[in-house]
Amino acid sequence: MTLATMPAPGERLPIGDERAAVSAVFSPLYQQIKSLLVAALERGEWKPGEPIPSEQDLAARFQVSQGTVRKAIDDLAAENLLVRRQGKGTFVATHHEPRAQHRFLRIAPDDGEERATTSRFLECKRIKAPAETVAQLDLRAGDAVVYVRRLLFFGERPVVLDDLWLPGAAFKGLTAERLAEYRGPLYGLFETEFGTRMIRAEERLRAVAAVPGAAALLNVAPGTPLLQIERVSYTYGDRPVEVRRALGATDGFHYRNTLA
Amino acid sequence: MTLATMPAPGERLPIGDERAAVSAVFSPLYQQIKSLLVAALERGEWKPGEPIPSEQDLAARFQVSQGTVRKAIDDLAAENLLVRRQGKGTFVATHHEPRAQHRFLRIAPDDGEERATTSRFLECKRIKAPAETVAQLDLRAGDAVVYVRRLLFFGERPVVLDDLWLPGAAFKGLTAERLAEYRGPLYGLFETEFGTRMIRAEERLRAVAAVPGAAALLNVAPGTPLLQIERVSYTYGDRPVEVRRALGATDGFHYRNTLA
DNA sequence: CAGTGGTCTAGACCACGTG
DNA sequence: ACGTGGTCTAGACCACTGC
Repeated sequence: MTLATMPAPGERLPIGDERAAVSAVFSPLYQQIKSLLVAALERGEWKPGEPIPSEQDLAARFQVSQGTVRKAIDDLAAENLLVRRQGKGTFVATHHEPRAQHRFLRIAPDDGEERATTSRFLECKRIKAPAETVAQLDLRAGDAVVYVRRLLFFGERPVVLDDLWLPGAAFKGLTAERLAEYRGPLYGLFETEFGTRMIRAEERLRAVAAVPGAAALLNVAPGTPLLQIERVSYTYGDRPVEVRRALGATDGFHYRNTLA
Repeated sequence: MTLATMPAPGERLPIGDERAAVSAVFSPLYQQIKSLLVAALERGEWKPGEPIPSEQDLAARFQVSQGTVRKAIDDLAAENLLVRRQGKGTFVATHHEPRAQHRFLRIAPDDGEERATTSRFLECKRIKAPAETVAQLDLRAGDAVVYVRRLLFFGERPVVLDDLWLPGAAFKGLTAERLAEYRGPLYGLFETEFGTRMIRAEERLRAVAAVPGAAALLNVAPGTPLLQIERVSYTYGDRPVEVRRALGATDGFHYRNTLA
């Protein structure tokens, strides 16, 4: 029986009580199961890329029918926290997949050609969080943040200049060396090395004139219109974990979006 | 029995054959039901804002279980073609709801205050479709399109200059007078008066410098960076029904987007 | 072949809106 | 009280994956 073999780590209560502990809250069963699954994801019971237990096992663990577990997982798959693979199982979503990158990197070349993107990191330092960032990241005045500046290339062409502010506590070991060595998407690094999984972001886009510094890096004339993207990223429980400001050159490139 | 009372208009076959007609195609039952529902929506069997038959009635009509109909409707609700309302029924989505407007008007004031938006129509004429538009709207060379130019105000402030190209055939009676009289979202007009329901759009965003004409209308200096939004809208079956190019002033306003 | 998610069914009961 | 969608269950069978 899988029941006895799968106690939730950190849960001292027998299985039956894992459910009893939340069933006092009035809400549909499958939503309670959803919360339990998110909590398990959050505490790292299953790591990004790994499979979660089968629907049958989870049904046994939570003492509900398989159909109820299925509905909970359906929701989480729709929210991109989990990925179903027929015949194989259900997996924790990860940023180390082309699929996730496509969702969060919205700048693309006009001709639609796939181009290799590479990062050049220009700066990485710990600073006292600016007042605005304190508010956006739910920090306390005086808290530290890690500030990163990077230039994103499509092929040989510099296209996006990113400035990032990350909570100092969660990103303690993030250094310029670490960034320079790393290959792959930044969110993949955050997820693997810092246990911080970004799942959602809110953006505000504007057109702005290039200031001299940015213009030089992006290889455009000062004053050139650039696409400015202000992003706040969130992890489980809608906790903000990153503030990012991007400046993108949009001659030959564009920001793609689907309204549905 | 509702079976006999609900023949699909335009379907001469008895009910059983409505399903048999498609069941030759191999695909899950609920997807076939989905297609049948979309086809019914497309031919206007139920109009925007109206309720569709209950799940029980549809199950009887298509000779499947209620659970299968439910799954088909779940999908269509997720795609925003239908709207479920507990206790009341399931309704055909319409652009005459604040909800739909929020989905397709992504420019918003920075302070988050709700502001009344009004349109001023500057132009409306039939022209021969430009070559690019021919391709985007799947027309034939020489086909006519209706060209519309309008200025969108937030309160007293002109914020977005829109240029629209619509297929001439479907929008035959669209005139400047018609537009001037109308109150409400453009897509609402298209849906109600021209039987063309927009359900999805693809956009490409860029930063561009304001040309003198646009600058004057938007009350900014020539050369000011503007947000340019190129949109192609689609109706049922992914048929393109509108090309739109917007130029937005982004001082005090922004384009909001959620990545999830 | 066994195990996984995917589909389909049938039936019970609940929550909500309306008369 | 009735009809709607919403939840939950139980069980059967299918489709895909990997051993």
